[in-house]
Amino acid sequence: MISPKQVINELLVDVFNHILSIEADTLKSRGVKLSMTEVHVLEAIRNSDIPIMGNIAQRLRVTLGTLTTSVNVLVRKGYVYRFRDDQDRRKVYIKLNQSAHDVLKIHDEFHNEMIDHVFKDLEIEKDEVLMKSLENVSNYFKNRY
Amino acid sequence: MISPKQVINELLVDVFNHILSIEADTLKSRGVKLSMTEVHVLEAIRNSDIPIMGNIAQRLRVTLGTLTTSVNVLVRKGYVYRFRDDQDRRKVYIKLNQSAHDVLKIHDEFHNEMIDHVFKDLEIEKDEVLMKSLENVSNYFKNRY
DNA sequence: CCAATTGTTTTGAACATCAAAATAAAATAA
DNA sequence: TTATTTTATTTTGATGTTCAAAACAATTGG
Repeated sequence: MISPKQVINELLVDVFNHILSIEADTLKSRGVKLSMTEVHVLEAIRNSDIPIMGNIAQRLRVTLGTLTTSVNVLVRKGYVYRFRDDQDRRKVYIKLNQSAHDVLKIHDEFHNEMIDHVFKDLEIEKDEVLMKSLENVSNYFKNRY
Repeated sequence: MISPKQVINELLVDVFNHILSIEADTLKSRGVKLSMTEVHVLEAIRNSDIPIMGNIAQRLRVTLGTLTTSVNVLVRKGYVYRFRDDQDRRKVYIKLNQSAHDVLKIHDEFHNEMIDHVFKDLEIEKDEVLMKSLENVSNYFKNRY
């Protein structure tokens, strides 16, 4: 007999293991030539309040060296560009070009579709419980840092 | 104003993005010398009903070539061993050694701890809603294949 | 101005991954 | 039974991802 805890764990693990490959398939089928890593770099740039290298690397949980190589490729491919802060010339800002925004739009649509499907059959009044659950998940991970 | 849908998406994305690095830290702090990829290969071997190369690769969603190189390393490190099926000599079975089971025990403990924390503050009678939600997530991904 | 701090890039190496070609055994068709 | 096709896996060659440590560069605090 399998416990509810085991069921939940397996579901979570399955989702964690599969979501990236499905996301990759979705982007490929829509003609996006970037890897998931590259798309996630673009996403992190967009979602950073102050999109300098250090902030973006921290958000992605990779070293700055790793991010530098990623950004080099994205600059070469024309998705982003760098510029230095005039006040503090150590800081390098990364900005998205239109092509990056186009890719992120497709990425966003994937996530919207995903969430819509997930919640299609759930009654609205129960969402509060789910939100609480997800908050617990999120807090658990935050507290481990 | 941010919508509940956006909140949920961000939480999910955060969890997906962070869980692997936390898992890696946990294993490292417990003295495990394997990468997360290698641990997940061990997990896929253990969880395959018939642990032959093709089944394991499918479960991991990687090509057979990728799996072959992973298994080569795991054999060299002494975590698994190969043997051919006597009936159908095309088939290669992968079996775990004790050291692999030891690593997976640590891995399992991480997941158990994670689930425990997540559900610590949730009342039992609401679990049904969460289970339904997770089932929806899982079904959504299954139906896309 | 000197030392310490902060921010980033470069370098060198290892790991992860794929597509396509090669190998090998089993199943099927002629 | 031999030839062909299908199934299962490995090898090969290339690219992508990542890190730690060293190097570089600008700012800040005594």
